[in-house]
Amino acid sequence: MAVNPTLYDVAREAGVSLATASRALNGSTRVVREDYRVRVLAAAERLGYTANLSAQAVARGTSSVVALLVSDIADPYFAAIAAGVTRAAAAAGLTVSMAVTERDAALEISHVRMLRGQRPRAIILAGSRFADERDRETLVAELESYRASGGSVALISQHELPFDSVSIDNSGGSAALARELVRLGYRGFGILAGPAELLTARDRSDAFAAALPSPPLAVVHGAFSRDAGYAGMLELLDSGTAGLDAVFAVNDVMAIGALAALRDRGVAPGTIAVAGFDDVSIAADVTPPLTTVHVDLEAAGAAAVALALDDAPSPTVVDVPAHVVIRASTPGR
Amino acid sequence: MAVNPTLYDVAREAGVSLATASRALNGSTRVVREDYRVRVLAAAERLGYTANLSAQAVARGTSSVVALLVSDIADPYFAAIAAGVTRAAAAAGLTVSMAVTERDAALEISHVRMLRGQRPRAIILAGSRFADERDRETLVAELESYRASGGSVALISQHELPFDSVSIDNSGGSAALARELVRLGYRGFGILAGPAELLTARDRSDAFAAALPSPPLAVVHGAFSRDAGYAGMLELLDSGTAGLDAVFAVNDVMAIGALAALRDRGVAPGTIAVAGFDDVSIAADVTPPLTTVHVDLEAAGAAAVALALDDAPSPTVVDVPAHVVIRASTPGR
DNA sequence: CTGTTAGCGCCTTCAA
DNA sequence: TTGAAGGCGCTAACAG
Repeated sequence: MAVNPTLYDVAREAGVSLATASRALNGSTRVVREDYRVRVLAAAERLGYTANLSAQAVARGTSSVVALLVSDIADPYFAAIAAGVTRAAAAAGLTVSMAVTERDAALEISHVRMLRGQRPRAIILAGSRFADERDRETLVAELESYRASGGSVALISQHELPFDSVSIDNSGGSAALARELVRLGYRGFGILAGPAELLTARDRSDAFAAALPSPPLAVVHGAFSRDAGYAGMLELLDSGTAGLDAVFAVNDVMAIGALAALRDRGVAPGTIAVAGFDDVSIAADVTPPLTTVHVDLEAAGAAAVALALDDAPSPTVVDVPAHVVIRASTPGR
Repeated sequence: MAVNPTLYDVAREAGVSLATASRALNGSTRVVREDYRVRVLAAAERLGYTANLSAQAVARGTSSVVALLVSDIADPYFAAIAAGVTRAAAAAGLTVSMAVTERDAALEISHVRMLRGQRPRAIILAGSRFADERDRETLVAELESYRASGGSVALISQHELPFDSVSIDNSGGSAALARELVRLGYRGFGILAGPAELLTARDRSDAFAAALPSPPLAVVHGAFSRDAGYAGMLELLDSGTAGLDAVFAVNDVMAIGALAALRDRGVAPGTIAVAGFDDVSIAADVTPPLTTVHVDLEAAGAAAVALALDDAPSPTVVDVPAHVVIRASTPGR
């Protein structure tokens, strides 16, 4: 069970001091004479040396990790964000450490505490939820003291908190979608609104409703998941709402569930239009291809790390545009 | 810019020694008198103390992170695995640090080196590829020396390497699928085989072909992606292969691309059957619902961390079963 | 059971 | 430019 070679081993092998080895290997401002540098590098190579990042972090007082907290990594929405975050982090020479909240506020808080222990350079939160006002305050306090201790935090789609955030244009996109559907001739709308306490869901639902010429026929709440979309659509169908001809699900995953419900109930394609939000990668490949609001989620993730790493004064928000994509799931009347 | 409180601060605040504070906060074998314990905990709470994990790692000589390396986190296959890994890691009180190889062998190697710097308790590799024999050897050497230094490695779907691995039953599942399709009356098969150098892809393709009564009509290689599935199906269509009535794509993502190609080419549904592999979550929601081979990817991810954390002698492999799921994309003749 | 005191691996003044 | 030495935050003997 050989142990990892330490910097000391490398220095000895190269016949130089610890300090010189350190300077040669992990770029410091100071310059090392070329032949020494070469010798150190060779020794490191020979020994298979890799700097112990923990030790570096302790010594430098600053680590090279960015912590990412998502609700559910198996959800394509978060997966896309994570892809953007990892890409941007890698480009910046940072390592990403990930935790999953399982959509549970308490878990979210405890994970933030855990993550703080890593003294990450930045904490990125995607999809937080605040069922409870006290939970929310606890979280904010936790994040605030993290920031006070030198870290930076970036939120995705959570612009109402006092932190940097990348704001997806939920309202604008939803309103544009509503207008577009009206233009296509739809009149009787149902909304699969998702969780009432989730800001993102509420923004989408509210903006959509507000952009309609008359109030929606029905609004049903539920989880943010495929199955909830399925159940919601069934509920809509069973409620016997008269004149229902289009349903807006506040995200694609729910919309896909809704489509499945329509199919299972034998509702003829085209009878009830369905639209989603996010333009998740499979949206174009379901049948009928899903009308939705496109958002570059990967860019949002990348933007979040950029935001966290820059040193602009803190509550700055960058906008990620959203634009309507009409596909066959809303054929027009 | 207040700095993070250290254990020393907590000890002082509580009026005890550093050692006592350490013992009270971070469970050691030693017991601390109750009133001291309470005082320390209170002080820590008051100060908002969180242990510096890096420092702990340095002092203990062992960290609490498990490193996960995937090809592409936005791919549902890897997203599901990552979900399993994070769940199992969280349950074990470990933190997961993730890196993405972008399906690039060189990047994979350099990331493994990076990750080693974190001195993780375990490294989990999903979806490695070895285009080049030398790359492969480099990787193996790197992993071997990591293991020699006390870490454990677990591979997913890569059983031919000398490490612990969770083996998805690619061959068995593919063969069963082939038999099932034959039973349904299909006779003229095409295979969208994915990358020739990817073991997983090859196993699936080969086993499927071998289980057929007569050789497949056509085998086309390409990337492991939706777009490659699309292109591959087009190629099959354009080649004018006579008698083609079923296509096996070695993963669901490709199969979905293939389905899209069929649709875009106006091939009547049911004319050419399509089957995939993995039973990714949207597989049941595309149209027609996709016949595929179900694999519990999340369980595979969880199994990988279990494997890495146990202390059984090393090259042990755990099998994850795969079973055929017939859906409407292969209606039978 | 508690406190003192070496380290853990690395970085970074500070002299030389 | 180099090396010696102190320190980062924490743990783990080791005495008391």
